[in-house]
Amino acid sequence: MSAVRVRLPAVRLVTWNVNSVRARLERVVAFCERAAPDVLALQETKCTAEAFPREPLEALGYEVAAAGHSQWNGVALLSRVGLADVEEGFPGQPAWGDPPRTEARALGATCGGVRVWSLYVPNGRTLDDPHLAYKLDWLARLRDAAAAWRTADPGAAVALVGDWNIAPADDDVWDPTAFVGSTHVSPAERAAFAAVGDAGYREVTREHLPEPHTFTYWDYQRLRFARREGMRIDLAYASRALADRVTGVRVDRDERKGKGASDHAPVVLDVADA
DNA sequence: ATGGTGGAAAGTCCA
Repeated sequence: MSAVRVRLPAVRLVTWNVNSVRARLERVVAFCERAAPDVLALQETKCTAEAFPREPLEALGYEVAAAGHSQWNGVALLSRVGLADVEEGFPGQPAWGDPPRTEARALGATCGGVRVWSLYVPNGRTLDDPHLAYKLDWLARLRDAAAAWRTADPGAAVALVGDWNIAPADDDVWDPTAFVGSTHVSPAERAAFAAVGDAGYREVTREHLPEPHTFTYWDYQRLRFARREGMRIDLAYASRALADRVTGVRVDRDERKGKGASDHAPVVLDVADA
């Protein structure tokens, strides 16, 4: 007699700021065929849930959950290992705008035993813009929610993936002197990012890709990609139980090449079964 | 050179 034990499947989890899923649909389909993600967390889909192009992705075997507005933001989760308990927004997520509303920047679902959150952290714009205060508050509230998830189930596999709009270290930008006085690198933003880790998560892209100048984003302007002038801002926090199962991470730089690319590359995480 | 590119209620805003 052996005890019944539920095995968790291996999962290939990808996060990608796609910068409009409709403008990029052919690339998304091709990427899914090429990279074979089990779970694909998208950010900046730039469309409503109704306008989200479900059919071509469902035809590839994915279940689809999407949240969005007509024009900006927007997050989605595609999964072929189950998509349960979909949650729009995290508990305590701050609102923005006039009138204030909770933006489509966070979408959670349980996929293959992993609680996955597709996150699009507010940009911040400039250091003196109210949007930066919103960004810091958003991250502080996310930290609180993430801490509560760990407390509720310390052994849970939780992934907080997406576009964090923060370069945590100076080596995460091509030239720190070019960013003096800018957002994405300020001590306040970096502290807010680190605080999420302190709530019980490990940033697994850096664990597996420690090389300086491992970038995930390159501005469209000024030939930034060709000049290899990018930023590492697409990151993945994993709870300990999940982080211990990550066997590899890669940035799909090829996806940034050619006509019609997003300005972000997909980040691919391989998670072993358990 | 205050430029450049790209995507979205179509006129600007956002990144």
